[in-house]
Amino acid sequence: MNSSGSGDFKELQATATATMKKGPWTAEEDKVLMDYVKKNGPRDWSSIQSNGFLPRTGKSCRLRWVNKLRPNLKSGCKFTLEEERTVIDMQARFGNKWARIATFLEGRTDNDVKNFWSTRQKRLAKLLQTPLPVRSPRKHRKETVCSQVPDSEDVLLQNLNSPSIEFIQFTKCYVNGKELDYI
DNA sequence: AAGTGATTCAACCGCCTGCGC
DNA sequence: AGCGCAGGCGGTTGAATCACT
Repeated sequence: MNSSGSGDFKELQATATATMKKGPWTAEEDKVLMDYVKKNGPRDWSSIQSNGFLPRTGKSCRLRWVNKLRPNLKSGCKFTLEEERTVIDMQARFGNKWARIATFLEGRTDNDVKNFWSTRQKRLAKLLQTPLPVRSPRKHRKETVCSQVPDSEDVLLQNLNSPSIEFIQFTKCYVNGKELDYI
């Protein structure tokens, strides 16, 4: 038994944390959050929870706003060649400072940049691991492309100094714009 | 058409930092 | 000066989606 006031408070806090909702956001929740930000601005995130607007932590609210609800976001939009160049350049300059890198990209979040980078890293690792693979491209993915974007894997590869990488880069075979194989 | 593996991305976790008391 | 809290950030995970066989 804890008879101290501070103990009670901690218990309450623990209970509140335990009842916090997690997982995907609903349209309803998004609306509540949007309304809150409209009225109060994007700040005091923890008061969203403490005032009973949403059963979400302040952190969760902030993340949702920053990554999905903020105006002018290019969500669902493939990175353009220019954006990819910027990410590669900035990553070389600053390291994995995604939030910082994201400030150079209009409408992109640190999460976008982070996801983009890790996807590229995986793909690159696979490329290097598997010399001269027969690789069928993924066509027609549900990308909502902002502008005509070529496969810019080359851009990433250009930033590495391995001769084998250059070899891979220049031995892609395209027929009618479709990447078929490595020669 | 169904099964399987690859890929994407939303969201969580844990650590760090800054600020107020 | 030290403590506690909130916010920010990077790393990671897992569900959803997609392409291929």
